[in-house]
Amino acid sequence: MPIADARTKPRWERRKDARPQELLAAALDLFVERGFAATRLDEVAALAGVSKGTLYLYFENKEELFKAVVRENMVPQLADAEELIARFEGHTSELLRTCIKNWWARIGATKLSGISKLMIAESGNFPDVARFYHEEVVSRGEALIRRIVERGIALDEFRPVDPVTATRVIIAPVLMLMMWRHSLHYCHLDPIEPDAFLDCLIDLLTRGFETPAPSTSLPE
Amino acid sequence: MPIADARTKPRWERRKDARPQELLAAALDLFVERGFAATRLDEVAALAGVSKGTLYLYFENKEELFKAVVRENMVPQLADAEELIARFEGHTSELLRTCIKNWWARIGATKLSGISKLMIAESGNFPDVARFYHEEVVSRGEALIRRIVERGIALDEFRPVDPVTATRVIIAPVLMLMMWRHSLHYCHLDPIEPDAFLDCLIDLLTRGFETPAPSTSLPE
Amino acid sequence: MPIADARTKPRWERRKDARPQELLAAALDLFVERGFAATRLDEVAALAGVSKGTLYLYFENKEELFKAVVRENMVPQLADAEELIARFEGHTSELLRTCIKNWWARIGATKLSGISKLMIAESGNFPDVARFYHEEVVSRGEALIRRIVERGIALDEFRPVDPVTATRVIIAPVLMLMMWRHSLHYCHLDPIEPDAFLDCLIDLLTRGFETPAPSTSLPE
Amino acid sequence: MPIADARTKPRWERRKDARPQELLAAALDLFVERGFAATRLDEVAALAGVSKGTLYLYFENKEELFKAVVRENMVPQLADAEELIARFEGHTSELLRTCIKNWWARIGATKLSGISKLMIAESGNFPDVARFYHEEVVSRGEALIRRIVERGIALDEFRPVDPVTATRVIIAPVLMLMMWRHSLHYCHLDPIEPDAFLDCLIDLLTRGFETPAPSTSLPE
DNA sequence: AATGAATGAGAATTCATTCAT
DNA sequence: AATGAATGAATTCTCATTCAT
Repeated sequence: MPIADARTKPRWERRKDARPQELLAAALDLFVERGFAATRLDEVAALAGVSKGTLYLYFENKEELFKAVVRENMVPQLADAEELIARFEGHTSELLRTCIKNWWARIGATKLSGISKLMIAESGNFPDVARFYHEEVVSRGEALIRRIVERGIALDEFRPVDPVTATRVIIAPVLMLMMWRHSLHYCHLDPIEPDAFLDCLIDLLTRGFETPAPSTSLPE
Repeated sequence: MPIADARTKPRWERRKDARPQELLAAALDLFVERGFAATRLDEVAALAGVSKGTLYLYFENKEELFKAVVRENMVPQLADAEELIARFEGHTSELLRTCIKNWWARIGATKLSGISKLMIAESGNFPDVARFYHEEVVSRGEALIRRIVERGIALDEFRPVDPVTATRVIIAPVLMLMMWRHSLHYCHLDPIEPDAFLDCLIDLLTRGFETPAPSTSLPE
Repeated sequence: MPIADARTKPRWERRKDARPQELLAAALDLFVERGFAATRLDEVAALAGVSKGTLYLYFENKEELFKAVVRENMVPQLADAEELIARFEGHTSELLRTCIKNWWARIGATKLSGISKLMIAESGNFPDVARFYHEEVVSRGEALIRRIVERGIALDEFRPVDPVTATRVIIAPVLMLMMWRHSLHYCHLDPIEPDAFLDCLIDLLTRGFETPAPSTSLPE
Repeated sequence: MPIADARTKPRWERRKDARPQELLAAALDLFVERGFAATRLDEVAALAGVSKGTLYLYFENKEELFKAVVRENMVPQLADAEELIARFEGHTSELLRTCIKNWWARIGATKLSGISKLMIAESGNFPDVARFYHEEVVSRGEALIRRIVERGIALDEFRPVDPVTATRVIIAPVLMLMMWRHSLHYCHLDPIEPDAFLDCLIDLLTRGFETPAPSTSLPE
């Protein structure tokens, strides 16, 4: 665990504006890796290159830091996706592929994916944060995908399926892929290739949702 | 100090053998709900109906308890599945369906599903347990499913896909469903129905893997 | 500050019943001498001959310990005094003398006098304890003395004075004497002699409250 | 960075000299209300309207601030009283009344009364300040009152009493009245009226010290 | 085997003090 | 002179672990 003591700087440095972000980034890393309880604030501070006390200038206590980590890293991406869906023209399979790929590029492949792991691991300990997360992220995210499924069905590009359930079946493997990224023990032998995984998934979804070729019965 | 041969004890006192199991069960519940660090041994003992000291008669320390929890709850189911696959006759889609359903019935729907969440959450803190878990469970589990996929391809019942990747795409949603069971915040509105989820998933996999209908080219 | 490490005992000793009292006694000493904030729980524990952690088996936190110290040491003495007043027969001056002497013997001269100093010093920091103390001790104590004054007036043994104010004038010097006992810096030269102080006070009160000799002016 | 000669500053900026006084006043308020340890320098600075750092321009550290608070608020009044006593002509009871009333008007009713409470509360933590305070204030104050008592006895206006003890009996209730002013919890119902208290006290002292009417035995 | 009082190392949190600006 | 961000020593509080009974 290399603690970045990148300081040949003066004993301290005045940079009130950058600090919170640096601390949040450090906290995200450690919370994701170790969980809430096992993360020591000393380490967060050290990783951010400040002293323990400094942390308390910006966050009232450990729990507030945790909440801030969740809060700060969540919202922005959803709006873009919502817009994309609204504007998209083309086959719904294509839309689904684009969305999944975007999701991965913008969240799954970044540190933000850690938040998901964090919420799965800690939701039992922080019911209010969990509720908040569910409302602001999970619900909106599900609605997003559900709209795609509904569009597919409406345009007769997808078989008629239960959109709520189908949505979750779509989401689950992507989420799981995000979680795996933070379960390092998997890296041995045969590491998971996100792109291969997603291509396979998308392929599966495309075929699985496509309307049965009507031509088969036509010839007669 | 009454000297008592254990075999002469009345029935209600022969808890000796049951104790470790009760403790492991209690520990599983709490570790899954709260994580390793946030679980207090007081509570584990209380939930098992014994005193804190008693715990140390059976487990050297907290970490050993954790390892025991993982160890005790993993192995047994895999052998059955391995045998099922070896013996199965019929369409591979049917085999896949059976296996997934069994998996859910025997693991996903039980407390054992908590182990998966636990390993995802704590693998960073217990690399050796993670490695052990990976070897004993993950690898064997993946191999199991992979054999099905390979069988499907070999029998020309499945499209030719990369078995390793396809395996993970199959596993991921089931695992995620297991995790969700332990993230209570989901329970609001619209709870996830495991059976509907799995049926939808199996349907998708069946269609997604099925060999392209050769009939389409027949008419000529 | 000799910390009584009177332990040639085993590493610890099981005596659940005595512990709270020992801890309260130690806490009283230190709170009185240093005040709430300046008292360290380590020291309280050390003075009671136990470890820091043991304190928390009996008191939830520092503030609860403080409250317990105040609560435990106050109430019992008042009941006795109330009864004495009710039964007393004789001149009210004599009753007043007896009460003051008793007060000193049972409280002023003991460790309990420290509570008064404590409440004066800390009432600003613990409004709720202050309120509690006021209701349970101050009010009852004032009522006690006031009843004496009223009796004196009723029996024409005391001049008619405002009982409420007179009561406080009686109480104040005794309280102050109690406070001085805990302001060690006074001990230099000329230490205060509680008995001489109280005798002088009682003498003063006796003469000051006595009904003016009516005979002097009558003869003419 | 505008370079400004302090002497060219507009009137409202020449706070330089006032600063220490403002800080001392703020510190007095908080030390009295909360005690030394529970007073945070942040709050002192905030109450004085400056930043924490500024405090250190005027006082080396918290303890020096405390000492300065005590030092600055003690001395001045005693000289006047000493002179008053030297010059006074009239009955000693009158002198005593005047002195007590002055004492209250000039000290008891002002913030200075807080110093007494502070010294009672903190003398254990600051033995040297206590000694200093004792020598400069307590001793001189006692001497002052003692001189009155001695004058009364010498002029045959007071009964012969032990002047040292009598002095303390006089002082104690006034001091206690000062302390009560800073123990807010008393304010409920029935607040103490300083003037009524002092009148009652003075009345008591006057009668209590007066020489027994020699006339009683004269009638013949 | 079981208990639970006692321990003490370790983590969170506070706040007097410093010092670059 | 004034500021206030940064520091870290000191203190409260927690909880895994021990061990006499």
